[in-house]
Amino acid sequence: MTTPSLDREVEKRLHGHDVRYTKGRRMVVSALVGADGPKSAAELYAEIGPGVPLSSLYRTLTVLEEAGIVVPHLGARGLTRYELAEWITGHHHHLICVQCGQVEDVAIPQPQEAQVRELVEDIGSLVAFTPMGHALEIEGRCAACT
Amino acid sequence: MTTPSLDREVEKRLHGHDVRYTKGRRMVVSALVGADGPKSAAELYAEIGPGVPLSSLYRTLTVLEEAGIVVPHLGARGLTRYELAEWITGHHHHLICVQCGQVEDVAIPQPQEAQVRELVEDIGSLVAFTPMGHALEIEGRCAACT
DNA sequence: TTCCTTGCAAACGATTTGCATTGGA
DNA sequence: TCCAATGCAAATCGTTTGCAAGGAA
Repeated sequence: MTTPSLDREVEKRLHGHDVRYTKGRRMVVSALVGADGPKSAAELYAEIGPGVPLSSLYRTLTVLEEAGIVVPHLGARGLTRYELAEWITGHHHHLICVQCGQVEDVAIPQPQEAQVRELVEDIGSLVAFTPMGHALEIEGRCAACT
Repeated sequence: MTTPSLDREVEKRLHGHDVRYTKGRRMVVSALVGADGPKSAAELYAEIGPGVPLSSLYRTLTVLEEAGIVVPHLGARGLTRYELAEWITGHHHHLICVQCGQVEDVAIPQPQEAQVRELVEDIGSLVAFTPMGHALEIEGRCAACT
């Protein structure tokens, strides 16, 4: 589920952080590439299997986050899910099901995205705060839970 | 830090859920009224003091959430912060400091808010998802961390 | 009296870490 | 060779819960 070019880029980033792109880490990246939204360590463990124990998954996710390859997303009941950073997936937002907790990525049309970006900049200039990023989190019911 | 009218409304809601508006619960509501953003159980405990033990704080927050008086906000490292529901505070968004983790409320001008609301509706009609609410989370650096 | 509420301590679940072992450049 | 990476188990940390005591209607 990984493309060679992405793999090379990830490897380069990891090398820049003096860490190796090992088999276990490749499996995690690959699982995230195939995902349609953020995944928790437990979800990845279920998908990848016991070949990569939970503690290694957590360590891998930490390393990937430090290298800017994945980004955490905080979910209900203290669950942290990770997804590939936006330089890989492209900028997007989240649909969060209030019933089952699943999170799905959604990209919004360019003009609207520009609106949002502008809005965020405006807010930053009004208050003492320097915006660096934004996320529109939409809560509701997913197709399966309707 | 609480107004009599708010207190009465809260009491009414709690009664509707067959729970009492006790001293401990009043202290939590009062602390939240005086807050400028979501607060975690630990933060409330630090402010209110050991008069209300952590376990009671958690129970109180759960009760208040079920009664629609507070709403959870998920923060880094599995921390859940609570704030008063929007029928009390008014609709608003969050400024999240990437450095210190503090969350601050911010309201955006009505026309822009309408834009966002419309955008969310549009997305809902494009994908199989029924939007019920939205939150624009703006990450950046707060005044103290700049 | 009758439930709701509280406090304490024990239990939980997600995540982190110590340490000895393995593995890649 | 040498240091990063791994696996396991134990430890942490925020949060939840069982249970007996306290309190309001």
